[in-house]
Amino acid sequence: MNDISLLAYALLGLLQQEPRSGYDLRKIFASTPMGTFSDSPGAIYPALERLGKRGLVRSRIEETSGLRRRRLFRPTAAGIRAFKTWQTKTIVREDVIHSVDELMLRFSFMDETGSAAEARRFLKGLKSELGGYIPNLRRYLAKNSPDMPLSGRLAVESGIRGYETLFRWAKTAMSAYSKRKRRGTRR
Amino acid sequence: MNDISLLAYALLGLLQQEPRSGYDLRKIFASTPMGTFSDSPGAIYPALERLGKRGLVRSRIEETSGLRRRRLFRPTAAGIRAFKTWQTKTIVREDVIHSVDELMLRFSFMDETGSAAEARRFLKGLKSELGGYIPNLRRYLAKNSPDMPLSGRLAVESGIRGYETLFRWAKTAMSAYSKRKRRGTRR
DNA sequence: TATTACATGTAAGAAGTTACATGATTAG
DNA sequence: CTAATCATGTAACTTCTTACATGTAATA
Repeated sequence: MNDISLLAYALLGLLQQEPRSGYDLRKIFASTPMGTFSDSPGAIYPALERLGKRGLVRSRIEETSGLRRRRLFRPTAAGIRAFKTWQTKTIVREDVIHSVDELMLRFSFMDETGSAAEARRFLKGLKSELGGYIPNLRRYLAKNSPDMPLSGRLAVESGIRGYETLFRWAKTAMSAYSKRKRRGTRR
Repeated sequence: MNDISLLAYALLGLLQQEPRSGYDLRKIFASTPMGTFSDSPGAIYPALERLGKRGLVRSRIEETSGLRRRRLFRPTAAGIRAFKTWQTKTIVREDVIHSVDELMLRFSFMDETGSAAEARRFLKGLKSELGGYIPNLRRYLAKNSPDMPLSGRLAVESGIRGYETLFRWAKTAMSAYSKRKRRGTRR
């Protein structure tokens, strides 16, 4: 009942940056690294409609333009709350196994909708879960290697290396936040 | 009409290793790194049913067991053909942007259902597409960095590092196949 | 005797895909 | 005049999720 799709959270995050139309959002998905999301109108317009029905966004028709009417969306207070709740959830093992994309989406909006302390808490949690999970994968591979074909072993190795890279990234990200804190700068 | 879901391809690949029941397949998804797929009965049994209707797998009831009856599935000739066609498709830019998981699934069965030459061809294609795409991402980040918040920059950086890791993996995988070729060994 | 593991399935609903439909304005 | 870009939407279909339903055998 109260579950919101990943796409819907992405929309909610982007709308917190500035009010945008469905078309604006489609363009972002079509032309930036956020392009992991679908830019199809059949995904975006119904998703905005649903967010509206749940009271998480509201919209008004922009009238100034000479082109066809644009409908500009912005999050409501409830929408901002829902986003924040999602963004600051505790990271669990399940997240690193099945939802790394979701974790990165949460993090990518951290500066705009959260505090530096929340970013650091997020990175700490991520490091902790990865630190617990990676050895499991290594153990699995060591144990089952003899029975696996080369391609299977390599595929698992690829997954592990991806997690290791993420772990190292979390460390550098953490130190970037520490540096910023010491210098007291923004951006 | 003739599109087959990723889950269905995973099932088809596993059934080529040996005949298995729906429950066997669920256990694999529940307890191995293939666990990125859902182990829910509501996903697997209907998927097997669909594969059956399309003539890609056939099943028979195993009678020897004392437990509740098991239905064992195995791919048909058409199923093996469909899998192979999918597995050896040319890798395009779109694949590295939206379907890295699918690429790894294709590769993971390469030794069992394809030849070493196909594995090498796959890795060559992957390297080539990544080699073309990664600089795009780097350029995007360099250009847009000034306007992005720290968390946004770091999120993009994480994605790039993931692709770079995959690129390095493809090189080591390639050399693993070269080594095996020289030695003439298997496994 | 109660729980766990084995084992297969269905039903309702959510959300995405592809394809289609519509319409205005500007650039060539 | 034609194509491209801006802009919003709908409909049919597919597939997955969650939850329920059923039943057997072994184990604690």
